[in-house]
Amino acid sequence: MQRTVTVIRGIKGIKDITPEQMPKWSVVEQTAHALAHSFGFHEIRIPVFEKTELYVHGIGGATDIVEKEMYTFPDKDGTSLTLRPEGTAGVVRAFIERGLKTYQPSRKLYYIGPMFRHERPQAGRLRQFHQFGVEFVGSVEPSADVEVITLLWRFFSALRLPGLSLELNSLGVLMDRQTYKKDLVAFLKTKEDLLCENCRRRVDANPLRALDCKVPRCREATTEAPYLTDFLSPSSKEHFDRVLQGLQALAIPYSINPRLVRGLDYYSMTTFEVSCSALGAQNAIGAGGRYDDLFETLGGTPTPAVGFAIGLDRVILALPEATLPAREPWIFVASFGEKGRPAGLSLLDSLRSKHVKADTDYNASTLKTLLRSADRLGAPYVVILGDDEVTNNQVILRNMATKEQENYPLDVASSAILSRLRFQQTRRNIN
RNA sequence: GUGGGUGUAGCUCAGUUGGUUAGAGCGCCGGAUUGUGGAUCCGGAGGUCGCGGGUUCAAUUCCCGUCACUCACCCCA
Repeated sequence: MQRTVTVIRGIKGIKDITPEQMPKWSVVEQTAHALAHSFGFHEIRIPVFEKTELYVHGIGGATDIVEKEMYTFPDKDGTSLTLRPEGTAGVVRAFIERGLKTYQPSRKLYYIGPMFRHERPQAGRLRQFHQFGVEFVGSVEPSADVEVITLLWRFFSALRLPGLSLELNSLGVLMDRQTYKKDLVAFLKTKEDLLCENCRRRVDANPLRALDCKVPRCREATTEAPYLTDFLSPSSKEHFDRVLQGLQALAIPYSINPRLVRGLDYYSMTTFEVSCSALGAQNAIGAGGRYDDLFETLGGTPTPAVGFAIGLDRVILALPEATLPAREPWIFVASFGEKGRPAGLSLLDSLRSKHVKADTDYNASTLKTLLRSADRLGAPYVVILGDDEVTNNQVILRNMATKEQENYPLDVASSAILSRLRFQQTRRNIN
């Protein structure tokens, strides 16, 4: 018989998170939840797909994301739908749809979930990736910017990520950018023959991006380009200064990068990005900024807001082993024989009902194979329960590391084991 | 979308100027040890050499194509 069915593989750039990787994800997600809560943010779960127009209008039609990276498909009735490439547009849509006023307590929202972009995969870049993002809605105060950036920074600190740096810039308000753009374009035109092909196109399409180009010759050509920060209106400038002061007061280290330009159209005023030197080329690990015009763009009443998004897959890549918590103790039940087996099954159930993690291996039937299973599963304790034990109304509790064994009466075994584990636990905590 | 690298056992990789039954380590299964795991020793199973075509008496090896994985560019988290 020849096997003709081909194995169905997963989709390119879309990965499983295996049980081995889950402890890291749990730590990261729990940290996100706990920290967001402590800052007064409320979780929101928005759909993973929306009408395509939401992203086109929200993110900007000329951005790479909208132009070539979206998973877009027609619904049965022809409506164009898109898997969300980022979270902010969806949150803002939900916010507007529900009405800001009746949504009072949740002016500070956060989300965790998968995003989708059709890019060529590489280290730290997937087609389905995961973001933790927050949106602080309804405040123009620089303190709101500071709070969001603080949360961003504290999140990475809590996870002890190495090699972090925070960069800030201010894009000013639309007016500032318009006057600046004129100057910048004029400057770029004088250097046009020095720029790369890409940047030459950018001069007209999106001149700000030319400053962000990584081609060395372009960097050189634009070293004397006018700085956007010099074109900020007095109020924009003051806002930025107060953000910087706020960060200094909280001892959050940053540097100002006048070339920092975000890839989404909706940003204004403060923008920021955290990169991690422990990663490869894709080292932007979290970024965000203010987007005071987005609500209006999406048909809502003008509402200021500031937020960030963190790439959790990249966080996982940079996460040091030391951040993982100690494993909880648990019991492997090694029961065998005609009488031992059923006694073991009820002991398993009894332990579990007392919230003691307990497991066994139904495929192993001899003490030898059971112990080997326990060893492979990394069980710290094994309960040995054979026919002899049942006859004598006892169980053996074996410490796998020390090989010490203790006997307990079978009929009270689960509670005896529970208190034994508690004793071990508290002793460990004291030490 | 563009470029580079790599596809040989479950995993990490060797592989002879192209030549008979393609190897190692780790892992897995069994035994030494029929109520005590890890260690040691002994034995065993497991491979369309990514796929398709070409050159050749002969291809894992050379050529072409293709697919997959991967890194980088672009861009982004």
